[in-house]
Order: sequence, then C-alpha cells, then structure tokens
Amino acid sequence: MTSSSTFSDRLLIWFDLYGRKDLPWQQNPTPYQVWLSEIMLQQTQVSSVIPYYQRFTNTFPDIKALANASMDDVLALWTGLGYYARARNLHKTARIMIAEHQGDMPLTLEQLLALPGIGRSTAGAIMTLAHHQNFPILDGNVKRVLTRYFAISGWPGNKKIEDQLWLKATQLLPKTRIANYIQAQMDLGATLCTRSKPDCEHCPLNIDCQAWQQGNVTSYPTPKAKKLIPTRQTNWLIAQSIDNKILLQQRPTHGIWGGLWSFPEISNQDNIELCYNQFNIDVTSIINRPVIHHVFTHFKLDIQPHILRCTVTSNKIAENKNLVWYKISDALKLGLPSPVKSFIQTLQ
DNA sequence: AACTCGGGGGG
DNA sequence: CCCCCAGAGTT
Repeated sequence: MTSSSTFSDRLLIWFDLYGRKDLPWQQNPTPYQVWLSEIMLQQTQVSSVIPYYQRFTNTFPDIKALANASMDDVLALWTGLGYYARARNLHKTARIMIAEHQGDMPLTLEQLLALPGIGRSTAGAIMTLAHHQNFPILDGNVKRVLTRYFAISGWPGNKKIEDQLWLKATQLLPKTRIANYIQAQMDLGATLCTRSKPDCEHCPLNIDCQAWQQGNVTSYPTPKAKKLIPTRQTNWLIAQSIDNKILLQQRPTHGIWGGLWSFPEISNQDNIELCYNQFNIDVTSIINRPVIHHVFTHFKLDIQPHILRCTVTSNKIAENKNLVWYKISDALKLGLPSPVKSFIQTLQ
C-alpha cells in the first residue's frame, strides 16, 4: 500500500481483510444493540463485555423491555462489570426514549448528547454504527492511533491535546462506508496498534506514520502525569557529643533548604562509619530514630535519623564542608528546616 | 481542568 | 504492583 491512497482508504482495505466482524453486537445490530454495546464498552475491554452483553440482550432485547424493567433487575445484570452509573444512566435513558422519542433512538447528535451516559464519542459511534451518518469518535483506540500517526505529544486527556485529536479525527473521515471505517479504527487500535508490542510491520498506515518513522511508536500516547510525587530517601548523621553539642552543616545556597543548617546527609548506599570518621569523633553508640516523612510540593523525603553518641577527638573537621559544632540552645537560633528544628527539640 | 467511578488484564 | 481499557458526569 502506498501513501498516495488516503488514510481511510488504507484503513478500509485493511478492515476488509483483518477487521473483527464476529463480535456479538456486530451481527446486523439494532440501534438499541449499538447503544448498549457502546455503553458496556466504555472503559471496559471487549473480552469482559461479551458475556454481559449476551445476558443483557437475552433479558432485555429492546428499549421497551429495558424501560419496563426495574432498576434492581438492570443492576443485577451489571454486577461485576463496574462503573454502575452506566447501568443507571442506561435505564434512565431507556425511559426517556419511551417518553420523549416514541420509544426510538434519537436521530441527531444533539439529541443523543442530551441523554444521560452518552458523551461525544459514544454519540458519534451511534450516529455512525446505527444511523450511518458521518461523525468522528475519539476513544482510547483512536487516540492511540492518531497520536502515533501524527506524533502528537502530550497526554490525550489534556483538553488542548484532545481538541487537536478531535480535529484530526474529523478531517480524516471518509465520504463512504462510515460504519466500517469507525469499526476499522477501533479494530486497528485493539488488535494491531496496541499499547505495547504494536505490529507496525503489518500496519496499513506505517508508510506515513510519524511515530513509526521516528522509531518512537510506543512512546505515544504520552502517559498521564503521575499523580503521586516521587519519594526520595536520605539519612541524617546526628553527631551528639558527651557535652551535648551537635554537629550541623550549612547546606549549599541552591537546591532544597538552600543555605539552611541541617545534619550531614548520606545515602542508603553509603557506609555510616566511613562517613563519620571524617568528623574526628569516637562513636560510643548509634541509635536509629523512626523514619521522618517529609512532603515537598514536588517530592516526598523519607529521612532515617542516626544518632551518634560520641566524644570529640579534635575540633578540626574536614575542610570546606561547612561543619560546625553547636550547643543545642544555639542551634535552635539558626535557620533550620522545619523537620530539623523539630528533631533538635527532641534531643536532650 | 481535575476528580470520580471500578473491575480486570497485562507488563 | 501500577497503568490502562470502545468515557462521561460532577465539581
């Protein structure tokens, strides 16, 4: 296949050869069956939906049967599928269709969008798969295919990126075979342009897929920014002399707690003894205090305090390290990070 | 724009 | 274990 044929042409040729055509809701579906399957498939994988779809259509074969059912009976058939608001909205919408749409599926996008549980993408799917009108959809599959094809960076849930993707999806629509085209987009995303291990060698869009040309396919779509901030770990060496002085170190001007006084820090990989040897102290005991959990705006810090009870063998400390012995009462007058200040107040 | 719903599959 | 999946509604 050459890039001289359009995106939709190539997708449709691929669909005729390799697309899925045996799913339960693809067998000459009624608008009700299209709607039901689209709702069940929201954020839910095909293999999970199939048995639920079978049971549901057997029990409620059409809009009227669903509208006449009780909420409890509908929810009972939804148990285990998750997102139960979908079932409540489905039931509510069936009754709206009876009351306001002569028991039929509405025919326009605006009417569909006004119904509970039907957003822009599901409305587009119903308009195409049930009514054979030209509308785009933008589900997880299409987002993945389009972010790769156009090498669009940024999390697709971001409004700006999503608007961009809706525009691309609209521009790529074919003039004919809209239902097959929409199904082909989802099939490509579900079976070939998968999140991991996409089969780009056999993709009908690989000739001009920007991500494929960059060798970057699996870096699209950009993952959602992690909500949990990272956790770093550190250790405080709290040298406390027999005459109750503590060894503090002024931190570098730049970075966390810049210029404030804190305890010398070592990483989990460092050897405690090798580190405190440069303080010129004789350590008589090491006491580990409970880990301190400190939260910054952009990361968490887990601090393991090690109290080194010691005698000072020389006031000469390693040069250029900004290390100073302080009486506790004097230390508390310095500029101290809050966890350092709190900790010093717990010392004798 | 960010949060919530939510069970299951896959890495 | 975390991330993601045929998203939509609420705040």
